Amino acid sequence: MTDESGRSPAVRTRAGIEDVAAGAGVSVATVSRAIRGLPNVAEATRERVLAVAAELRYQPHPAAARLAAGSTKTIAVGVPDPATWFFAKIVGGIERKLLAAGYDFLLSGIPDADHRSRFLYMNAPGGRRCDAAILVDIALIPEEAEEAVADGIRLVTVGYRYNGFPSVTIDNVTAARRAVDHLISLGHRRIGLLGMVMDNAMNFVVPPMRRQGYLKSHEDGGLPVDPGLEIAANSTSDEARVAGRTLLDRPDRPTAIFAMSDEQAFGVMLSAQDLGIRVPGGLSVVGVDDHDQSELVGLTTVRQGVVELGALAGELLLETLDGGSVRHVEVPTELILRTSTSPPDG
Amino acid sequence: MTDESGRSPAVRTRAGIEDVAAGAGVSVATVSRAIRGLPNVAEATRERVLAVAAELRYQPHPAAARLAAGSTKTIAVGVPDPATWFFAKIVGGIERKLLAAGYDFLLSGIPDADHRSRFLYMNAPGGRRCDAAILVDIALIPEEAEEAVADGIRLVTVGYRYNGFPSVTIDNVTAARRAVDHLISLGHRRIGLLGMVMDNAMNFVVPPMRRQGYLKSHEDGGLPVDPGLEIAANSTSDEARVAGRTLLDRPDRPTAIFAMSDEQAFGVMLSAQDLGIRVPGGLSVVGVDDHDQSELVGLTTVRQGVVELGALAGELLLETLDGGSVRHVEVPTELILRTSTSPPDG
DNA sequence: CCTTTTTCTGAAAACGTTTACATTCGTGCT
DNA sequence: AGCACGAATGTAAACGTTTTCAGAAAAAGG
Repeated sequence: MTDESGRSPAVRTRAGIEDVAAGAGVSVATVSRAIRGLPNVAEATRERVLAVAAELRYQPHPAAARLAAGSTKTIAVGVPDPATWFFAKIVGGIERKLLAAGYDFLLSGIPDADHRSRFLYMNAPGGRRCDAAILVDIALIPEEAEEAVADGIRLVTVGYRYNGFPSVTIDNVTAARRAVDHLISLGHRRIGLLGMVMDNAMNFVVPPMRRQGYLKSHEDGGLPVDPGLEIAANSTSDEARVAGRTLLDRPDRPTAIFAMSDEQAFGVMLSAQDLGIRVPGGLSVVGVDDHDQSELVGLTTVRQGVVELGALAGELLLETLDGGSVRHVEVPTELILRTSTSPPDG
Repeated sequence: MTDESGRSPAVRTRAGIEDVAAGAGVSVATVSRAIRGLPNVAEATRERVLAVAAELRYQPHPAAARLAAGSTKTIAVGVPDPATWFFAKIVGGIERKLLAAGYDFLLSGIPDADHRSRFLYMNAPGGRRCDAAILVDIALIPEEAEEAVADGIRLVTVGYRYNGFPSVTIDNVTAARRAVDHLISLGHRRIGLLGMVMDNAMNFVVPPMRRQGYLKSHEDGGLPVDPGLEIAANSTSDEARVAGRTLLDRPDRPTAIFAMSDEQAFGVMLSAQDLGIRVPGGLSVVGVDDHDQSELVGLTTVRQGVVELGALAGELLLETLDGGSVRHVEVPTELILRTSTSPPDG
C-alpha cells in the first residue's frame, strides 16, 4: 500500500486514508465522506470503505483532520485546583457530558493570574487548540474579558456570571444568608466568618458575595458586626484549621462560625477538637457545599448540587456549540440541618 | 500582511507564521527556529522575530505543528471516575507535573471495559492523539496488553504493574496486612472485609491483593476465616453504607471491619451510626488511603501518599519520553492510628 | 588575502486530512 | 433518442507548520 516498491521489512507503517482508498478502490475524498457519515455516498460504497478501514484499523490523524477542517472537537476546562473536592466533582460532571458527546477534554489547573492569562491566550479561537472552554471559579479581569469577547472565544463560566457568556451559578448571597439566618435564629449573637483568602489578581467573586450575605443577615437581624470575627483562609481543611484556631483563641470567641465551604468547616471542627470545644454546644458550625463527608461528621450546611453544576456547564457548552442562545442557569441551594448547630450553651 | 491587496475591512484575520516572517524580514523557516529556541539562528535575528511575534500575538497552530512535527505534546490520562477523591488527587498530582513540563493534559473517564478499549485505541501511537498515556487502576486484559506492546504505546500505569511499562504502586498485600494485623492485635476475632465489587471485564487487580493480605493475616494469626464476613461494594460512602448495614445486621456480626478504602470506611461508620453501634467500642473500623477527612472522623487507616502517587506517575512519564529506562516505584504505606479502633467491648 | 570551516538563512517538500469544484453516471422526461 | 438533473465520485488545492537540503555569509586559519 504505502510502499508499493520499496518493501522495507520491519517497519510497520500505519494505514492512512490513501491506503483505505486503495483498498476500497475509491478516492480519498470518498473515504473521508464515507467514514464521517456524510451524505452523497452510495450505501454499497460506504460499507466497502468501512470494511476496509476496519480491517486496516484505520484511524484518521486528529491533527491532520483538525488542520484541514478547522474544528478540534476538544474542550478546555480550567479550574483553580483539580485535586480539590469541589472542582473534582465539577470536572467529573463536565467530563461525563463532554465525553458522551465525543469531545476531548483538556484539563488545566489555574493556580494564579499568570496561568489564567496563559489559559485564555492558548484557548482563544486564534489558538485553535480547542473549540471552546469552561472556566470554573476563575473570573476574568475586565481587560481580559474585553479581549475575550473581541476574540470571539466560546466560553462558559461556572461560579460567576459574565455578560455574553453562558454560565451556571448559585445565588451566593442567599446561600450565605440561609446559613447565617439559621445561626441567628438559634440565638447566636457572635458569629464568626471564615472566608477565603483573596488573591487580588485572581479576582474571585464568590467570597465577597457570601460575605455580603453574612452582613445582610446581621443587618436584618439587628446584630452588630464585629470585624474581629472575620478571618480568611485557603479553602482546605488544614488552612481553615489554623484560621479557626486563631478565631477560637480569642477571649470573646464566637459561639458559631460560618465557613464558606464544607472543607473549611471541617477545619474549624478540627480546631474546636484541638481546643476541647464541643460542637455544637460550645461552637456551632455551618458550611457550604454538602460535601460527601458532611453527613458523617454531622455538618449543617447549605447544599449546592456540585456535580449538577458541572453537568449543566457541559450542557450549556454543547448548546452554545450547536449555535444555541446564551443561557444562564442558577441552581437552587438548600439548608441541610445536621448536628453541628444548636443554640449556644448557657 | 495576509491580504496585501484585498483590504477586507471587518475580518480580523489571525497572524500566521508567514506574517511574522514578513514582519521580521526573514523566512518562515527562520521564524520557526527562532520561536522554538533552536540553535543556528543569530541572536539579533531571534530577538527581532520574537518581538514581531509578540506584537502580532502570534501563536503557532497546534494542529499544524503536530502534523508537521509528529509530536503532540499531549498526555492522555485515564481514570475510572475523575470525581472520586482518590482519582482526583492522583489527577491533581499528574497535572501539576505535566503542565509544568509544557504538556497538554487530556482527561478521560473510563467507567467500563468498552471505554477502556476505546481509550487504548485512540491513544495508540498510530492514533497520534497524544505522545503517551497514563492509566490509573485500569488494568488491561492480556490481549489488550499484547496489542499495546506491539503498538509500542508509551504508557505508565498506576495501581498495578505490567512488564515493560513504568508504573507506580503500593504493596497492597502489606497494606491490608497492616490494617488487619492491627485489628487482630487488639483482640478482634471476627473481622469483616468490605471489598470492592469486581466488574470482571474491568479486571481490577487491587482488591484481590488486599483480600489476600486479609487472608494472610488471619492465617498467620491462627484465625478462621468466615466467608460470611466478606462483602463487596462500590468504592463510595453510600454504597459501602448499605453493605456495612448488611454485615452489621447479622446476628453474629463482626467486631471490626476492614474496608478497602477510607470512603468505604466512612460508609461503614455511617451504617454503624444508623444502627446505634458505637465506634470503636461496638465496632472498630480501618480503611486505606488516609483521606482528607479521615483525621476529623478519627478513622484509623493505612496511609498511602496519593498526590505523591500521581506526581510520581507524571515524573516517570516524563522520564520515559526523555528516553529514560523503565522504572517501577513502590510507594511505602503506613498505619495511622486514630480513634476508630480499640479492643472489642466486653 | 585566499581557503576552509562554521554559522545562518531560505526554498520547497513533507505531514494527512477536508472540501470546493469538476466530472461521470444513471434516470425519468419530453 | 435526446436532455436535464441529481447523486456519486474524483482531482487538486488548501490547512499552517516543521524539516531537509543547499546556498550565502561570516569566522577562522594559513
